[in-house]
Amino acid sequence: MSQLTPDAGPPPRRGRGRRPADQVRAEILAAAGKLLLAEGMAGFTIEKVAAQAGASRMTIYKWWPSKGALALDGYFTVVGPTLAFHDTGDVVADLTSQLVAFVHLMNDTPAGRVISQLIAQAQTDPDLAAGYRQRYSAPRRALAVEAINRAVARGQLRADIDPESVVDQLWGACYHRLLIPDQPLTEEFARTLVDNLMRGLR
Amino acid sequence: MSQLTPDAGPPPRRGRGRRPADQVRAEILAAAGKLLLAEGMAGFTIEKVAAQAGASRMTIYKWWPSKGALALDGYFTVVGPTLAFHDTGDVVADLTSQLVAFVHLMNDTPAGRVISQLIAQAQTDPDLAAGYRQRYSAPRRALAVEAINRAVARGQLRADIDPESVVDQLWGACYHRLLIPDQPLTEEFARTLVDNLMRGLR
DNA sequence: GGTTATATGGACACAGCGTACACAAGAGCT
DNA sequence: AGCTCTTGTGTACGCTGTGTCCATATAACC
Repeated sequence: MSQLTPDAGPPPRRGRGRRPADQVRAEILAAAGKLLLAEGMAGFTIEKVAAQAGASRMTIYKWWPSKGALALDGYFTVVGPTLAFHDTGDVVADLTSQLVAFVHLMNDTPAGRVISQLIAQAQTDPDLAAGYRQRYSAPRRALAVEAINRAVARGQLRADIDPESVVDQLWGACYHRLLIPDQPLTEEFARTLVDNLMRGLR
Repeated sequence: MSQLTPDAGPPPRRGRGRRPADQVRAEILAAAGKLLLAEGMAGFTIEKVAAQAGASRMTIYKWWPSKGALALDGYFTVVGPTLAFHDTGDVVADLTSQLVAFVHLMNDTPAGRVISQLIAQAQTDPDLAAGYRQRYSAPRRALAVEAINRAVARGQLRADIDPESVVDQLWGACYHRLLIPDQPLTEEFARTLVDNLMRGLR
């Protein structure tokens, strides 16, 4: 059950009584993550998670306050935080590589679909919104802001810039193309974003 | 109970047979828009729309393929396109005023909530996604791109910039703060966005 | 006028949520 | 060991909303 193999044999049906709490919890989270990656938020239902984990719905309701909370927990148990900002001393290189990696994550892995649907769900689920900000977006923002501040300290960027706004103009622009795909989200786009800001438009 | 706004009297309950198609259609759209603004996508259900419009669900199912399509139509009948890009000859002023107006629309009217929830719904509703892009985001993008191109023609901006990417760095950044409110979406933020791009970060 | 198109009320099955209750079996204590 | 507490399990219920089907009544068209 701990494996992610595609077959993923449904856990053998147990009898009635109690099973070790940690084991059940782990199986539920694994099932939630797997289901999320496989079907996205659309097909993500408490009933399916319970069925795939071989657990009862009651158990899930007892531990997670909302569907969103379960989805978020499930996502992190499968994907993990995946943070870390390389610092080579060159802001442009660091921002670009980080942004390009982000674009690839969104385009070439199921993470993109899941993230966009988590954000979608968060629009009507305050619990999920809070959890998402606290556990995902805020830490990532903080890392980017730190990197920018280091560059300011090194004199590579103006001292009077607002780092937060820069984050929105880099990652926010990518999220925009992820969520409203009028235009494609490409590696070239990511590089252009950094270039636009660095050189200015004039 | 039956409604929140004093005007637009509750459609008097009709008898059984047929009513003028246009009239019913108009009442459904009005009810859909009103409900959307009042409760957001969360409380937006076919049943409620039908009840408020004094129509039957069957009628709605016959005319609109999905809930998203109805919501989009309802939104436009109430809000309207609201486009138009002033062209004063000064790019900075034009982009800034347009962006500031957008921020106010998102913050100070119900439109912000509705838009964010329409985008959310579009993540799992391909029909709605297509409609949203076609009828809302694409036209607005086009106007902004035109404005930027005019500025390039005037020599106010570099000729080798990618206008589309600029749009994402201005409006996309705002959408980012709208959808993932780690940081506030303020008028000052809007001005900073333009400034960052114009002056460059160095 | 007669005919056709279509809006209506009502019914149905179905899915998913959220809750309640009684029971069984692990966990931990004495 | 025995005992109790905790907690997962099966099952059942009511609720909301969806999507589809009728038969009927009436406007719109010829």
